[in-house]
Parts: sequence; structure tokens; C-alpha cells
Amino acid sequence: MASFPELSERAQHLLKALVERYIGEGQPVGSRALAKDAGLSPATIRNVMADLEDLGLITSPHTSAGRLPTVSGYRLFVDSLLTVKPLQQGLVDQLWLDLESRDNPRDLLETASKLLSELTHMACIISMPRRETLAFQHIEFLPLSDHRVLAILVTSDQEIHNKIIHTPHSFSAAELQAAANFFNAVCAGKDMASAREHLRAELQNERERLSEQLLQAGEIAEQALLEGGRLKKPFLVRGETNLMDFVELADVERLRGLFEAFRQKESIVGLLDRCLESPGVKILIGEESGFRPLEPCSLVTASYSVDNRVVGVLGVIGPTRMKYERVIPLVDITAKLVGAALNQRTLAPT
Amino acid sequence: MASFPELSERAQHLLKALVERYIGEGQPVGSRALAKDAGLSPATIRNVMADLEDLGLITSPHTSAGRLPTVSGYRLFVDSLLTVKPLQQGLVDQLWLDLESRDNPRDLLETASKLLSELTHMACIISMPRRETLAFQHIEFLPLSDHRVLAILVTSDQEIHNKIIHTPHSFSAAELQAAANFFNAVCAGKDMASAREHLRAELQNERERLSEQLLQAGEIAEQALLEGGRLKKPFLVRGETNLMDFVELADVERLRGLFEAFRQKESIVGLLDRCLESPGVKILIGEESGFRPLEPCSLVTASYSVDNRVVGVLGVIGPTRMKYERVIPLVDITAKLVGAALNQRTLAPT
DNA sequence: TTTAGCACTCCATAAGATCGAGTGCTAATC
DNA sequence: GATTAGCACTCGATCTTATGGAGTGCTAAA
Repeated sequence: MASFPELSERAQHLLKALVERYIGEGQPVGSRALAKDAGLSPATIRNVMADLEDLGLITSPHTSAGRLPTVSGYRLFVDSLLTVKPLQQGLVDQLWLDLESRDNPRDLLETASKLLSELTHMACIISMPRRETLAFQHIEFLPLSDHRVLAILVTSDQEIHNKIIHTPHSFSAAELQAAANFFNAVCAGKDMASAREHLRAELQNERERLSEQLLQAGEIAEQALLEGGRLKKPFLVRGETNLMDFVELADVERLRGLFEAFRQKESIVGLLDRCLESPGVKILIGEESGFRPLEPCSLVTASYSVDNRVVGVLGVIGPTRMKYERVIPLVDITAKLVGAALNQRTLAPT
Repeated sequence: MASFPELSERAQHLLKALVERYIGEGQPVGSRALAKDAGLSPATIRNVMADLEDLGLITSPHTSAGRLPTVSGYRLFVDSLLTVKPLQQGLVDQLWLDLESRDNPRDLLETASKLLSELTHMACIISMPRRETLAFQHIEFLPLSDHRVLAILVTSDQEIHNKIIHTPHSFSAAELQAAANFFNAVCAGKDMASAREHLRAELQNERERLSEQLLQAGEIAEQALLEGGRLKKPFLVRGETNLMDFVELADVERLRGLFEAFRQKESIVGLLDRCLESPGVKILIGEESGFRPLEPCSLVTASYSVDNRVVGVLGVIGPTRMKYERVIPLVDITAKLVGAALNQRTLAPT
């Protein structure tokens, strides 16, 4: 991140005022407007603005327009000039009540995304919790017709995963029951990744002592565990239509790009993964996301954790010109509350 | 439906030509253009057009523009003038291959909606199969922590429904197993509605002979069955972004209305229910849907059936000015194939 | 019944004209 | 040396006007 130590106190204040004003009004900011706030003459302001422009922090869309922040300008603003608005405790309490009462993670995240998109009037995106870090809790098999077995996997966050597995031959209910008992004993409490490893090792070790049936069932269980780690829809998007209200996005081409981007699993997942590495709020401004359709937008994300391990990310997408001082704390607290709500569930005795 | 017996052969041909041309070009059609096709002079055409306008079948956006069909005009067109384009057998085969290979209804409908929206370049909407008409196949209970029971219900279409139920006290695995056995015996093969009734009757009859535990479990099962009939997301929408390509919808306000409409469960469900009554293709043109945001659109739907009972609807939403002669057979065949694919699964031996 | 002819209407597009906001630069002022 | 007033200049936004084209309705002739 480039720093601007050469930036005078006054220039910083001015940049801050300019960004805030631009975010508020959406129009390029002229020297007159800033002069009033700063108690200086427009000409002086213009001199400072020229400096800021030379540094690449602001630009002018054309000769006789005011200035607006560049990506670097926004960057400096959010990194060191921004004063975050604290949230009202009442709002936090309300959020917590709404989230805490959900009794499965899916519901919880749905609610969180709905709330966050409503509060920010922007689009909200939430990645589902990473399965590998969740603990195995219980597996059950149900015989179906045609050599198929229904595997039901319960993870420590109380989420239920179904998977139909095609098997080389039919199993009886009793066989499957025995297999389930075995796996439940072997994998109990382990996280999904090590449960899988453990299971494999156990099957290897005990190869001669186990029945052929059980060995085959073992492969099925492996499949089920593997599948539990992947997800068909690894993230939720809510409130996309909110984006239509922003004049800077109110263009069919742009909207189309955005809306299609939301369905492009890979790009979005990649983007979210980049924000997943460390806890805390991350901000990607405009082109920083490296994802074309998101160019006119900013992304404010925060990761959420269960048991002190980061398992997912949530955030909002809106125009670059968004009220960061309000959005940042909202995203932050939502991530914390989601983590807390998941934790509460996960840690409950079985 | 108003009929127009007074309409001369020539007027009908002309209306047909006009609608087709308007659908093709998107511009009001003038007398000159039609004159060429019909081998008549523009003046003659104008006379006929004046008649058609008096009948309310076409209008002119302003004095010196050509004519375009009104809703009634479209209505007459699709009801009696349209010549439907037969589908290529290869396409049908391809569709069938794509659909038939899905092994759960959810997947099947996802695929169908994706295919249909891609083929028509419009938005596709599919209601999930009505649960009441599906047969109960199997229920299983799994004890969870904190007085909660996981009910797993398998319906005859091989769809799996999970529901966590809070119970007044804890049940042991054995108790739940006994209860499940009982219900499976009582409800096997019945459709969901009568399974529920049957269960209730059975519990009433055998009240003194059954254990307290079983009675309580009975209530749980009832809950699970009830829940199985309802759905959080009773329909799928795919390809919404396709609508952004149509100039007549390329307006942010309109798009916003449309996109928000797609999230409004009640209105959409109401709309789909109206199309569910009888089999076959149904078309709602413009305001006929009675749903404001859909005014600039038409809806072409067809119901799909399992075991000769209508269980759901699918269709496409696009601009009123759509290629009905292609869309109608596509919707029709998709509905038939979806029904067939569901049937195939449902009728498989258990 | 059909058609040619003509006056008329209205939209779309381009071309000017005007206005206001804001800039950069220079010279005077603190 | 920093600040400011003044002024010429630029550029977009908006409004007005002109022009051409597409299409109509009506009438009178074929």
C-alpha cells in the first residue's frame, strides 16, 4: 500500500472533506464548496487540489468540473482518514436477537444476508462456512431402491447434508446400521478433513478384521464425507436489486454485468477466498477486486469464525461511492454476530 | 375470450402478418411494408388497418407511426392465427438426455430451468412439485442434542426433506426407531395428505394401545409430514438477466420491478397456481397476468404431471413481443419431459 | 372495391445558442 | 512565502429551432 507521508495535514483534511462530500452528493466537488468548510479561499483550495491531483488521489472528469477521488484517493481515505461511525447498541441487540434465534446455519446466513442488505441498501454476499473446519457429528445411512443409499451427515453446526450414493449392490438396513455405528465411533468429534483421513487409516488397518460389506460401506462413507466438504451453492447473494437504485450503476449494460457476475461461481468464490485469509474487515475498491464487472463497485467484507477458526466471509457490494463509515461497522458487527451465533450452536453439548 | 367472427380472411392474414413483423422488428408496422407482402396497395392496407384498430386489435403509438398489436391483438394471434414451429427431434432428444440423467427432482428442475432459459433467451420460472400429491415413502428420526429430533422424510420422487423438530423431552434412538417403524407401516405408499390423515386416525384409534412415547412421537411425525407439504422456496427462477437484453425492458425502473417481482413469493405463486389447474400450455399476455411489474411481459406456461396428476408448472417470462411460435413448443416439450423424468423416477420399484 | 395523390402530423436527429460551474494563471495583498 | 482576488477560458448540460422522413387519413378517380 502506497503511503503519502509528504501529504500535509491540510491536504489530508481537504481530501477527507472532498471524499465525504463526493460520497454525499455524487457530484464532482469544486473548490468553492470546500473553501466554505475550510475557511480558505477557493484559489487556495485549488492549489492544494492541484497537488492532490498530481499525486493521483483525485481527478477531474473534464476541464470545468470539480474533482472526485481516484481509487488511490478512496484507498487513502478508508485506510487512514476515515472516522467510523459507532453503531447504536439497540441496533446491535436487534441484530443479535434476529440471528441468534435461527436454528440452522443456512437460515442464519439467509437472515444475516437479508438484514445486511436491508441495512446497507446494497447487495450482500455471504460464503457458506467451510466444511473442512467443521466437526463430524453423526452419519446415518438409509437404504433406497436400485442400489442406492441415502447418506445423512450432520456436522457440528447442526447442518444436515444429504447425499444419494449409488452402490455396487444393495445393503440391508442392518448392514448399513452397523456401518454407521462404526463410522460414528471412529469419526466422532473430529473435523471433516481428519475424520476422512482417520476413516481411511482405520479401514486400512483393520482390513482383515472387517467384513467385506463394511469395507464397501467404508468407501461410501468416504464419498459422503468428501461431498460434505463441497457445496453446490457456496455463497448467498441477497439484495441485488438494491444496486439498481444507484445512479452510477443505473445502466443496463453495467447492471447486466453485475448480475451475471453474481451467478459466476468461480470468480466470486475466488474473490471471497482472498478475503478469507485473515480476520477483520477488508475493503476492495473499484478495480482492486480485479474482476471487471465489479469495477464501478466496492466490496467491504469481514470473515467470520467458529471456534477461533475463520470459516467464512460475508460482505456487501455497492457503488464505490458508498458510506464507508456506516457500512464498515455494519459488516464488521454482522460477521462477529454470525460467528457468535454459529459458535453458540456448535459448542452446545451433543 | 372474445372471438372475432366478423373478421374477414384478409383481415386475419393481415393481422397475422403485422404481428409477425412487429415481433420480428420491434418497430410499429406501416401500411407500405404490409402492402408489399400482400400484393395490395398501401391505401387498401390502411383501410383494413383502420378496421382492425376499430376492433381494438392494433393501435398506433402516435399519428404518424405504424401500428402494433394490442393485448387483444396478441390474444387473437396466439389463439387462432399462430402456426407453431415444430421442434427438431435432435433438440428434443438432447433435452431428454439432459433431464433424464438427474437423480433428484431438485436437480432435474434446476437443469430444466437452465435449459429453458438458455433456449428461449428469456427468464424461466418453475414451481416445485406439489407435495400433497406425492406419495410418502419413508420417514426416519435421528436424535439430536437439546430435545431436538431430526426428521428425514423421503417422498416418492426421491426428494429428501429434513426438518428439525423441538420436542418436549428427549427421545432415545430406540424409541424413535420404533416410532419410525410404526409410521412407515401406517403411511407407506399413501400420498402426503392422506398419509397425514391416516396417521391421525390411527393414533386416535389405537390411543390406549400405544405407549405415551409413541403418541408424542406421533405428533412429531405429523409436524414433519405437514412441513413436507410446504416449501421455503416454492419456485425457481433462472435466466433473469436475459431480460436485460430486450430493448422494451431496458429501463432500470422496469427491470427493478421485474426483478423484485421474482422475489415476491406470494404473487408469483398465485400466478403459477392459476396456470396449474389444467394441463397444456397457457399464455398470459401483458396485463392479463394482473401483476403490475409483469405488464410489459408475457408468460408462457405449461403444467407438468406425475402419474397423470398435475403437480407443478413451468414457463418462461419475456417481452410481450416474443417469438411465440418457438417458445410455445419449447415450453410444452420441457413440461412433458420434466413430467416424464419425474414419472420414471417415481414409478421405480422401491 | 381498389388505388393514386396530397395535405398533414409527429418523431427523431442534428445544429445552434445560452448558461453556469469550475478551472488555471497572474498579479496584488497579507 | 503563503493567500487571495480577478479574469479569461473550457466544457457539459439544457433548451430551442430547423429539417427530414415515415406514416396516416381523406378524397377523388379508376
